[in-house]
Amino acid sequence: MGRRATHTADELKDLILVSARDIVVQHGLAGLSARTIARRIGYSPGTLYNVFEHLDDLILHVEARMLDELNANLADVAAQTKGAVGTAPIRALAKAYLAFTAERPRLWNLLFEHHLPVSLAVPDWYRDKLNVLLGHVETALQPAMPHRSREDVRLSARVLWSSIHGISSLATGEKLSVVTQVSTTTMVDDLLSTYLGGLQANQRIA
Amino acid sequence: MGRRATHTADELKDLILVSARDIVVQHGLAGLSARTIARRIGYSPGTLYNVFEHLDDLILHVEARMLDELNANLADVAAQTKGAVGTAPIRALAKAYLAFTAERPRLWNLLFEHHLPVSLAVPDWYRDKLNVLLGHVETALQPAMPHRSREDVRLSARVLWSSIHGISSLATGEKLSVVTQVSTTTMVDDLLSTYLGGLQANQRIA
DNA sequence: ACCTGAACACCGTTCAAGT
DNA sequence: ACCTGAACACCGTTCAAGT
Repeated sequence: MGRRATHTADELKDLILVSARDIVVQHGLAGLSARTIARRIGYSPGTLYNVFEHLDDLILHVEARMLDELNANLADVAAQTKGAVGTAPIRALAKAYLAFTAERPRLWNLLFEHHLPVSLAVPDWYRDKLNVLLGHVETALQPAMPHRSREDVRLSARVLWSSIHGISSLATGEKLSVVTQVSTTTMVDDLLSTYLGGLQANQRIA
Repeated sequence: MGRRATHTADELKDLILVSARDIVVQHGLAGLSARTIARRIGYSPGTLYNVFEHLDDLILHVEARMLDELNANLADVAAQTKGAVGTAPIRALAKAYLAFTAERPRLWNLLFEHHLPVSLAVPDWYRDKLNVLLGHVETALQPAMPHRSREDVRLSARVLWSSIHGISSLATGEKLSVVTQVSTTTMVDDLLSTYLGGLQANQRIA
């Protein structure tokens, strides 16, 4: 056996990540294995371990590409609502966010279904991408709470992001759909309207 | 080989569910397998399939016992706050709920980490337990929104439950803890205060 | 009737051996 | 230098064979 040189190192890496992504889009995390990826790209399973440390590392890179794509989307929305006041920016952001996650639910769920073994640390480059995402939420939320501290905005951004994640994750997890007969959109709309209404009301008191 | 009769059918079922629960409490879903359960109880893996249809069925029963325990807890809280007005009941319920989930986080996460294959339907007895849980939330939320329709209460109960799930699931999932440096309690308090404040504010307008 | 344990078709990961 | 494929230690599940 031995070398092939039909693909450069970069091409091979891309080939692996693209086909891993395709498998998740089609069959979810459950359908993904080192062997299914290898079969799809016509290499042996061992080859994956020349490019990635282990399967968790590979999956983290699939997630990274998706986060980059989402962050680019959100940056566009942020640019369009720049300078707007009130709740318009955060509402526009939530809409774009939900559209993105609804488009490929299985791929999006990868973010939450995939758990690192406790022995593995989360890489810094991964944390950075999540922080960029949260930064977009903070920026969009700022005009909705003009008289609040930066800390308050940070907290609200995290509460809203987690809550929206909870809603969409229960909606896509078939087992708990008993809880979510109403659509994700309706629930997120209610959350945003009521939470943002609460921010305004509490502000009036202060 | 052959029969043993050291345990009755019911004893064996209980033995299996208790040790499966213990494994999840200690090592999470990742540590659970038909073989680890079998080793722990001193039976062969095949025996599990005399008692449960498959591993997913077994896991569903572990979740069921946990939901029963939680529902009993929440029923107690409901009894104590019966007749109270305003936001006291829902706040008491949220507190009890969080205390329960914080006590055995890995076991609680089982509810959300475990996904049935698409080919399997969720059993009715499982849906029922989730509906009981949601019923407790609705009952506790009712006094906080006295002038709203039953449908509004249903929606708000689902939004709050999903949101709290999102917060606690991101907190326990190590990969995303970048988002949740603040404690679960702080985030849930903020969610409740702001959302309930929003309910009151919107009500004033109507 | 109940339980075993071998068997089947899978995993992730490693690494000596080949080109 | 790169890739293979066999090997190892695991899976879930089935079922003939035993008591």
